[in-house]
Amino acid sequence: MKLSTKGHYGLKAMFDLAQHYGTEPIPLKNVAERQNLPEYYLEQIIAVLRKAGLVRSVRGAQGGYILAKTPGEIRVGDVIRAMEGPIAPVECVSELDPAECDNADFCITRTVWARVRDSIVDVLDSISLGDMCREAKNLPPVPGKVEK
Amino acid sequence: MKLSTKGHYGLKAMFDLAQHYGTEPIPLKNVAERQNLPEYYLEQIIAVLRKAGLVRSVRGAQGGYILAKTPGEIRVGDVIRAMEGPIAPVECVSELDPAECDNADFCITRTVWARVRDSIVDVLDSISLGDMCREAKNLPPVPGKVEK
DNA sequence: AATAATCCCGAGTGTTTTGGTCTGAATTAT
DNA sequence: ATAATTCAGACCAAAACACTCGGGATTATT
Repeated sequence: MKLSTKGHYGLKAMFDLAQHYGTEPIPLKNVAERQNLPEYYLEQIIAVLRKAGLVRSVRGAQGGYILAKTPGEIRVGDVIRAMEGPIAPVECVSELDPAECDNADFCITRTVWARVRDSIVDVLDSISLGDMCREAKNLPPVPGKVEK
Repeated sequence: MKLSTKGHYGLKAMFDLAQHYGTEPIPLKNVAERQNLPEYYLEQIIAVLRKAGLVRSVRGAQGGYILAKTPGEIRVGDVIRAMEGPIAPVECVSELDPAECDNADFCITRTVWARVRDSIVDVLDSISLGDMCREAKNLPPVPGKVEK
């Protein structure tokens, strides 16, 4: 039941972009530093996000990435689906192409997984990047880390 | 966000045993046939379940496996935890040993994953094998394939 | 025009996980 | 004794994972 780093890092990156939404394009290097992600790897990840239409890129010096929509319009689920494909704990209850269960038990197990899938989807689609930014502001000033 | 076949098959096997609870020990071969699972592989899987104390084995001819508790006392979550380890979409929100997030953002992303984890746990722990058996009985006798 | 900062694309790579198979031994009902 | 089982473990191929890297294209700045 693990997410791959793609989804994990992808969300971190999107969150970072959301926190800087409305300013200039953010170079990937900055995102990588702030979020503590391997830069070269992040390049691959952002490419997927771009192809999914979630971010726009600006090439050349002073270039970088910006969200393609407002933070409020991008749901966590959108990011995860882009990075990991349709949400599905098991193939046979995939959001899109539910691979057919071969004969056998008429899959009571399947209904279990469908419920799990739905509960995941509910959470992921109920949270936007905007929500995350808002929550970030309400966070108490973390100990061991001085603000400037 | 995928379950491995271990969890998937493991639950199918446990469900099969639940449906035969209260009779003689069920040989693995039967389970494999009914649930359409690779027999040798299933051997590995059931070994994990046994070590987790979820099934008991009876060796020798006419041997097999039986649930270690009543179907009503075994939750789906117990099976999945046995097969897949602590439930956690990402390490840093693992049910047991939450690996520490390295510095950086004070992980708003993390709170997202915690919510996902909780919603998964809620579902998995709210369903017992007994529930599944009950549901199985209410199911129409299923013809070849209907739907849509 | 030159430079430097960026994005872009795709190939390459070592490690781990997955999803099994198989052999052979131990146990036990018949 | 035989056959049906569980049990332990070795073995394996293929895929996925998590990167790394090289080289090109684009563009702001000087």
